[in-house]
Amino acid sequence: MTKLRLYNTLSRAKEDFAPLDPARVRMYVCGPTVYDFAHIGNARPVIVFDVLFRLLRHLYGPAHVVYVRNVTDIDDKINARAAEIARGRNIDVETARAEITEATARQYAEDVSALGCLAPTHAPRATDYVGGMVAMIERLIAEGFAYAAEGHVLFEVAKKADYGKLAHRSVDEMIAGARVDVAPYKKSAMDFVLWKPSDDNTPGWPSPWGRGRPGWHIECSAMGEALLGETFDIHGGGIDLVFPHHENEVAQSESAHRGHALARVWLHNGFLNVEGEKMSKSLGNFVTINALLKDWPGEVLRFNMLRTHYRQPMDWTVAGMNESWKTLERWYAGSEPIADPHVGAEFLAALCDDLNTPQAIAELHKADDRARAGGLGLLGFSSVQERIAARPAIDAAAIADAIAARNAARKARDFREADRIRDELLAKGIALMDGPGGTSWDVKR
RNA sequence: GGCGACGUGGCGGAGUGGUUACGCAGCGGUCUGCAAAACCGUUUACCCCGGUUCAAUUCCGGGCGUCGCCUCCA
Repeated sequence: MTKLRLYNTLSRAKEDFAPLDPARVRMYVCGPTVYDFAHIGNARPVIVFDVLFRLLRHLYGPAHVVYVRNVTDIDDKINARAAEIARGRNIDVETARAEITEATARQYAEDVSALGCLAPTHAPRATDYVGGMVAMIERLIAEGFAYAAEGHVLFEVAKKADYGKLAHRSVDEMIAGARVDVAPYKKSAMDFVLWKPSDDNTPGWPSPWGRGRPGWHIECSAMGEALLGETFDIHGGGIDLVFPHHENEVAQSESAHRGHALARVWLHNGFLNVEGEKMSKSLGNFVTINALLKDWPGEVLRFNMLRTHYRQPMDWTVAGMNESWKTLERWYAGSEPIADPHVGAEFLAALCDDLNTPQAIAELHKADDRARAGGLGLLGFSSVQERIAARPAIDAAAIADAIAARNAARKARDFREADRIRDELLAKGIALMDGPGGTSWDVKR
């Protein structure tokens, strides 16, 4: 079996991947906060880790990989929107919160599925695990890692000697560089919230510290523990989550689990820009997956994403999308169904080298039809067979008639009429190709 | 201010201590009424300055530039 190597943020090096239990390879990826449409930047980790999920399934067997991608449905951005809606429609905030998160989560699942991503094994919602979060916080207090103050519960960073090991920074330098005001109830500037109080206009849950809501980081610790156990194999997410989110997850989980590691390998994908600029609502270049899917097939978006290595910064451009579409078109167009696709050794080796998808795609360019079909399948692209079957219904007989009429005109050297017929078909999205063996046609974008 | 990443030919984008990445575009050709497609061939590269080395785009040091995190943004 080809050996999988992954770049571990913890060690800052590529390491041989060896799961704790090959019969149950476990991966956790931070999922969406469901308050708005997911954007193109959100799509990157989803696609990247879907490829890893598929690769792990290929290497260890589909039944032996467990993939958890959570849904964050407790969040102050959600709360702000819920409060707004609750006021406008005169309903209570909890109802509004449930509505927003439900609708957004459904939309997210649809969008991501259109990108060719498999559903994760589990997609837990934070609201279903508040009990586990409270229990973990209680454990942290009992063990002396956390303290309650003014309705809040805080994690005391000073009690975790190796705090900062994931982000590779020391507590001292972080305090020195801190630019935020320190809340008065904190013992130290670096202490972070595990639980905070909710007022009447904010969703909340009962707890030993009064009605309140969990901090951001604790949800992943609790859900990971519930679904994957104390220690699992892979934890992934965007590079911007390394600090503070993942660092704090590590602190909480390890402290609650007698020092046992949370995850053995930490993977982080690089940031994505749009046409050379950081995506932001103020710049007006905020691109949602949903909007893109109206103009482009999801597979093109997926392919475009995989042309850049996942750890590299990526620039998303329309020019790149066109190039991606062109490549996929050529690979799909005119191909006969492949009866026995297989995954090439060089292709697999590239993928196993820290998910080097650009190299893997280069191998597909060199490959024959069988290896290309196999490789595309492993990367999560529909097979050529499916692609052909999924073509929109086209009146092939009418096209054949038109081709016959055009060829008659060509034979009569009435090229004006021949070109008119060709243009007419092109306007309907049908491109003609005159080859040595006659005229063939294909669907153009 | 602190920490970190990146800088490859017209564009996208891998990789390597010495030997073609790959794709797109361009150019030439085959084919063709013309086109398109396809196929064949082909030009352009490793941010700057030092150092190590027989040899550096690849290792080390410095500089410059772009970007990210430190602000619950993937």
